[in-house]
Amino acid sequence: MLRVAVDIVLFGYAEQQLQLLLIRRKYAPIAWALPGGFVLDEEDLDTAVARELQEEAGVADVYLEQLYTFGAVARDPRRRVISVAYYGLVKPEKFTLSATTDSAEAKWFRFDNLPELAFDHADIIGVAHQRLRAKVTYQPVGFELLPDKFLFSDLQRLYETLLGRELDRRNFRKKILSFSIVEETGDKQQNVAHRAGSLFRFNKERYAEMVQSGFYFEL
Amino acid sequence: MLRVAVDIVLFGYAEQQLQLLLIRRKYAPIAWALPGGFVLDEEDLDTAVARELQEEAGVADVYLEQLYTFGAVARDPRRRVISVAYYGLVKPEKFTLSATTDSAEAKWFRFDNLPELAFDHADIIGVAHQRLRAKVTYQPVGFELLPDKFLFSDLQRLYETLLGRELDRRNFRKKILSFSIVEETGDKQQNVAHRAGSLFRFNKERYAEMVQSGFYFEL
DNA sequence: ACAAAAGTGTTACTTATACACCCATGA
DNA sequence: TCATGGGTGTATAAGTAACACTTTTGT
Repeated sequence: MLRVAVDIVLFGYAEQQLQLLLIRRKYAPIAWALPGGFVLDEEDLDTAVARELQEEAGVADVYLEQLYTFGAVARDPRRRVISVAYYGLVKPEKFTLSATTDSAEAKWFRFDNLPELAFDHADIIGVAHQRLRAKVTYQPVGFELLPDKFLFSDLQRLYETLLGRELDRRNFRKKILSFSIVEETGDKQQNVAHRAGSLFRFNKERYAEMVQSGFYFEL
Repeated sequence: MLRVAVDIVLFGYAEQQLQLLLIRRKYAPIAWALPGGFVLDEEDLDTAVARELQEEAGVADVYLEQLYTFGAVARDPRRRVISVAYYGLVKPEKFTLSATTDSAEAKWFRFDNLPELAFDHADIIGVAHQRLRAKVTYQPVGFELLPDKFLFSDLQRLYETLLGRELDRRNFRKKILSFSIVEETGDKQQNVAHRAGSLFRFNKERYAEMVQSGFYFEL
């Protein structure tokens, strides 16, 4: 009998690297996998996603978007499962991961160093990564990934990581400032063996506008 | 019990208007609806889409992309159905519609004059239309919608229809020609009460490259 | 004094926009 | 000859891309 599941690709950014949340499955196949699980008969897809993320990793209150639905007959060799995949961006430091119902463990992995994955989860992650890279060029991304206060160079490194190429410091600063989505907090970096950088924050109102209206970022 | 369906939003372009394919349902609720139906237990999503399009409208060999998965509990009031929606673009004159298994009738409607629709199909169409409009700005669209030979003004009218605003004739021509995706056939329009326009065709190879690499069209 | 990252402007080039007149044809 | 849509170029504005030196701070 055909069943429907959700799977969640949750990206984080820490140690200047893109990170991905995975869980260790308790039941066969015992392997690392995306958090997710079956959709209940009387539950919306969004609800199922939130519930599974809570149950399997102890993560709540995350903004997720639907990614794609994976429905190949053989994607789960045991029985037919159609999976609706979601993806989202978070600041890993905001969450304390906890293993619970169906997972032995939940853990952040560096995106460039993922373990073997169950089912077709590697494919799902590939699609999510592609989507994230596309999103970066037409919507501001960062608010969800960076801490409240950050250096301009942090933001630039994030973009460089996501886009996979280097950006010119002056042009990057000009472009971002021209959108008025970040503003100086007035604070500076402390105890560094070089000139202290200014700490910035996102302007939430402006940021929300930009997310809505689109953006066209190409550096 | 939870079931999975596919629904197909098929756009056409005829009489200088955007068109949409709908079917008249044979069973309750008797109403106009998107072609689509349940996914069989041993059938990929793509296969289900192709089968339903053939069964309900007699349409085959169409390129479709997955749009979004609609999973609200109450979207079908009778039982839980999660629907994976697809959308595509075709030239209506290439198909002869036929009613078959589950549909009393299949018919093209002008997009700006759609009937009442079953279930949440109006929502699905809304999402598809939004997606189509977005696609137009970053990928060439037209090959799928226009006949083999067409006037430059046909192409412009198509874009104007899709984007919902007027475009400058000279700038439009310059831009499109700069991509080398269309070329002159050498033929001209016949029997018109004004200067005959040149007929163009798409350069398929170049077009395929453009679809791949992206495009950024903004007039 | 040196190492390390922060901060800052200008110029050249490319791309987008705005705009108006003549041409060919059939009725 | 008139009505209709086809065809064409240029000037200006805006945006993007390339590029290097000085500042601050801790060791």
